[in-house]
Amino acid sequence: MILDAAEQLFAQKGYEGSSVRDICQLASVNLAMVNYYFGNKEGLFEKLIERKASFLRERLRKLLDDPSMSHIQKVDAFADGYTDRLFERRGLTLTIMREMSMQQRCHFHETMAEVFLGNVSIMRQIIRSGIEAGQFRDVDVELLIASMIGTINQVLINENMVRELAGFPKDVNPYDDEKFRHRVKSHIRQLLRSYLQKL
Amino acid sequence: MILDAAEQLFAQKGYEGSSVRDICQLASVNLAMVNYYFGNKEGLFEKLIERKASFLRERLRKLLDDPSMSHIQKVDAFADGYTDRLFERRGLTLTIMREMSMQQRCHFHETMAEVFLGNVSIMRQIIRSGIEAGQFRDVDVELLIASMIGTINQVLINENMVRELAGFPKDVNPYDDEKFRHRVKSHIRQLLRSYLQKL
DNA sequence: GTTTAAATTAAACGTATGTTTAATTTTGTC
DNA sequence: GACAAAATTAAACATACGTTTAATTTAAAC
Repeated sequence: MILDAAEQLFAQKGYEGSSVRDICQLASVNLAMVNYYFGNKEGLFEKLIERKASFLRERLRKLLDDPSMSHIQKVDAFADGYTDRLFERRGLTLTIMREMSMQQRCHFHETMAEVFLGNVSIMRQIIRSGIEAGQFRDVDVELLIASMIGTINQVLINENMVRELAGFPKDVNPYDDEKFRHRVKSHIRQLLRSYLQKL
Repeated sequence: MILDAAEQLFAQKGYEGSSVRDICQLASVNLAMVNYYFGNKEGLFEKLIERKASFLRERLRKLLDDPSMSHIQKVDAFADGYTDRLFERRGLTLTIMREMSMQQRCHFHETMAEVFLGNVSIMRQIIRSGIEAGQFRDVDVELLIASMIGTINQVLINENMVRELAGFPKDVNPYDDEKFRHRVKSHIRQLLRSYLQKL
C-alpha cells in the first residue's frame, strides 16, 4: 500500500526528505504509480491527511452528549482517547505537526486545520460546559487544550529524550510500552484535574 | 549574514526545503560561500545550533543558587524566561523541533539534545528541591517539564490557530503581541502552580 | 609597488528529484 | 477468444540540488 509506505517514510525523513522513488520502492510498486493514482506527490500527502481525519472525532463527539458521565470524567476520557490516538499514529502526528509549523505548502494547512480544529472544538465544549455548570474554575480554555496536546506532542517528538528520562534501553520503542503510555495519561489527567477543579 | 538568512529560511521552509542557493541569495553572497565557510550545508546547520546554545542557560542557572527566591518563584522565573526565549527565537525553535522529530540527519541530535537537556536539568533541579523542601507535591517532574515546553511549542507551531483562537487579524504577528505573550506566560504559571502546590 | 594570502566570483559537475511518455501486461465483459 | 479499459512497466525528460573548480578580485604585509 502506497499510503502506508508514504506515512512511514514521511514520519522518518520528512516530506521533502522522502522521495517518490523511496516510497514506491518501500511499497513495491512502480515509480509512476504515485502520479497515476494521486496526480502528484502533494496529492499523495493530502490523501494521507484525509485518511487520518474522521476516525477519532466520531468517538469523541459521543462524549459530549453522554449524560452518564460527569464533566471531569469527560475531560479524562477525552484526554485518554486523544493520547491513545496520537501514540498509535505517532508518525503521522509528527508529520502533520512539522507541516503545520512551516510556511511551505500552505494549502495543506486548511485540510490539517480542519481535522485539528474539529477535535479542539469538542474539547472546548466539554470544558466550557463544565465551567458553566460551576464545576470547573474559569480557566483559559484554549491554552489548556494547547497544554494537553502540547504535552503529548512533546513526548512524541523526542524519542531519545523519552528513552533517557524514562530509562528505556536503545532497542525498545517506548511508545509501545503500556506502562509508559499509562504514565503519560495519568500525568495529563492529574495536570488537567488540578488545574480545572476548584480548590 | 549567511547564518541569519539560513535561520530565517529553515524556519519558513524547513532544512530540505531551503536550498543553498536560496540562502545565499537572501544573504546576498555567492553560492560558493556556504561551502567555503561551513564546509557544506550540514556544517551551516550545526553552526546555527551552536550559536543558539549557551545564551539562556547561564541566566537560568543563576536561579538555582539564588537564596532570595522561594521555590515557586524560581519555577515562575524559569517558565517566564523560557517562554520569552522561545517566543523571541520562534523560527529556530521550530527548526530544531522538526529536526529532533526526524530520523534523518541523526548526528544533529547530539548537539541539539545537549542544548536541550542542559536547560531541562536546571528546571528539574528547581522542582526537585521544591519537592524535597516539602513545598511541592511529589509530581512526575520529567513530564511536568514536557508539559511546560510542550505548551509553548504548541503555541509556536500553529500561527493560524493562534490567530483564530486569540482573535488576531491576518496581518499581525501574534508572537510579537505583548498581551498574548503575557497570556501564555500567566497560563503556564497557573498551570504549574496548581499542579505543584499542595492542597 | 610588489607579493602573498584570503575572499569572492561565474561556471560547470554529477546526481537526485518529480513528472511524463509510450509501450506492455493484466483484468474484466460480452 | 476478442475486445476495451485499467493497471503496470521501463525509459526518458526537464529541472533543481549540493558541491567543486579554476579564475578573478580584494586586502594586507613588507
